[in-house]
Amino acid sequence: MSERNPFIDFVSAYVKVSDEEIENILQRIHHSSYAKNEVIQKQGEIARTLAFVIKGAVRVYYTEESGIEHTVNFIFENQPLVAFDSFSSQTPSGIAAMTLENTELIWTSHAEFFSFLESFPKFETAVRSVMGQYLVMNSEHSKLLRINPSRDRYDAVCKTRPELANRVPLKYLASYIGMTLETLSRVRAGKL
Amino acid sequence: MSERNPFIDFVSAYVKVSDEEIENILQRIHHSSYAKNEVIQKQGEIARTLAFVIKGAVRVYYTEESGIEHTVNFIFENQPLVAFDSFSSQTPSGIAAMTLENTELIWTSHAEFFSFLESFPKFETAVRSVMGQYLVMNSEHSKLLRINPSRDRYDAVCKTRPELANRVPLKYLASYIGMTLETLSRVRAGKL
DNA sequence: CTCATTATTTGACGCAGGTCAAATGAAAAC
DNA sequence: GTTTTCATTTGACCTGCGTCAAATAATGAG
Repeated sequence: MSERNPFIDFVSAYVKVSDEEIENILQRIHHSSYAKNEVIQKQGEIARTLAFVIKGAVRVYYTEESGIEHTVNFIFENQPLVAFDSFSSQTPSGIAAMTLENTELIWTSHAEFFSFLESFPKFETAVRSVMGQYLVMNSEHSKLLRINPSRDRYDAVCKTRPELANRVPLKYLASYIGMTLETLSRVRAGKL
Repeated sequence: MSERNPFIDFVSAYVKVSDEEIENILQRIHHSSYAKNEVIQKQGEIARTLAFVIKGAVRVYYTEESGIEHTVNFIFENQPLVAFDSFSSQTPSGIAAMTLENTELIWTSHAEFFSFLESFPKFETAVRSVMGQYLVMNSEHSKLLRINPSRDRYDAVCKTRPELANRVPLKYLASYIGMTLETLSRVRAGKL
C-alpha cells in the first residue's frame, strides 16, 4: 500500500489488489513518453497495447472515406486509453489517437495482459466493469450528438465535461460535439 | 450436440460447450412471449434480465428530456438483447425496448447469470467477446449517424443492414439513421 | 365489405448551420 | 523583437432538411 502508483489506484477502485498482485502488475508495465501532436495509434492498424494516461491529453478520432475527421473522445491523466474494438479481437482499429499535449503513458501488450488475466482471473470482473463504463461513455456521447440545436449540444458538453473547453483546441471540441468550428464560435459568443 | 437450441449455438460460436454445461445453462433459462408493440424494458428502470431473441423483432430506443425519441438499434432472432449499461451495474437504464412483432425471448436474471459465470469462469472470455462486439456495433452506428448528407446515411444503412428497410416501419428506420420520416421518404424516392 | 387506424408520400415554406473568405488575436520559431 | 504559423472570430451567402399540412396507400378490426 506504500507504492502510490496511479494505475494501481485505478484498479483498486474495482478490486482489492494484494501486494503480490501489485508486484506482478508492475512487472508487466512499460512506460512511454510522447510529444505534443504525436500519433499514438493509426486508424487501420491493430492496437498492440492497452494504455493508461499518467500525464497529458489524448484525442481519439477517425477519418471518414470522404476525408472528414471526427473526434470521438478526449482522454486525460488517470484514464485508460484503449482501442477496445481492436485490442481484444486484434483486428484493424477503426480509430486513431494523437496527443494534444506532451503525454506520458504506461502500457501493456496484448500477450502480457491476457496472460496476467489468466493468472489472476479475479480481475475479470474489473475488466468487465471498465468495458461497461467505456460503453456507457460511448452511448452518452452518441446521445449528446443527437441533441439539437447546436446551442444545446454545447450546453450539454459544458455540463458533463466542463474541463474540455479550457483544455482542448476549439476545432476539436467542435468536431467532438458535431458542428463546425465557426458554428461553435458563434454559439460561444451567444450569437446562436 | 443433439439439443439444437439457438442460444447454445450462439454461445458455441465463442467457446466449446460441454453437455454438462449445456444442461446447466438450460436450467437457468426462462422463456417469455410478447405481443407486437409491447414495452419490454422501460427507460429509467433497472434491467433485471439478459435476454436472447428466439423469434421476432425488438426496437431499442430512448427519449430525450425534450420528448424526442431516438432509435438506437434493432434486434432480431438469434441476437442477444441486453441493456448492458444497466444490467452489469444494476443502475437505471438509459434505454427502452419494445417489440415490433410478436416476439419470443429466453432470458436469465442478474443473479442467475453471475452465479453461472462464477461456476464456469471459462465463459468470461465469451462475455468479453460479446461485449466487444456490442461495443463495435455501437460505434459503427455512431459513425453512420455522422455521415452527411442524409442520402449517404441511407445508402450506408442499406449496405450494412439491408434487412431493416423491409422489416421495420420507416419512421423507426428514419429515427435510427437520424432524419425525419419525410426526409427518408424523399431520399428513397430519389428526390434528395 | 366497410370503416378506422396507421404508414407513407408529396408540397410549400423557412431557417439553422454549413461553406468560403477575410480579419484579428495568440503562440511558437528564429 | 519580428515573422510565421496556428487559433479564433466575424461576415455574407445559400442550401439541406426540418416543420406543418394535406393527400394517398396500406393494414387491421368488426
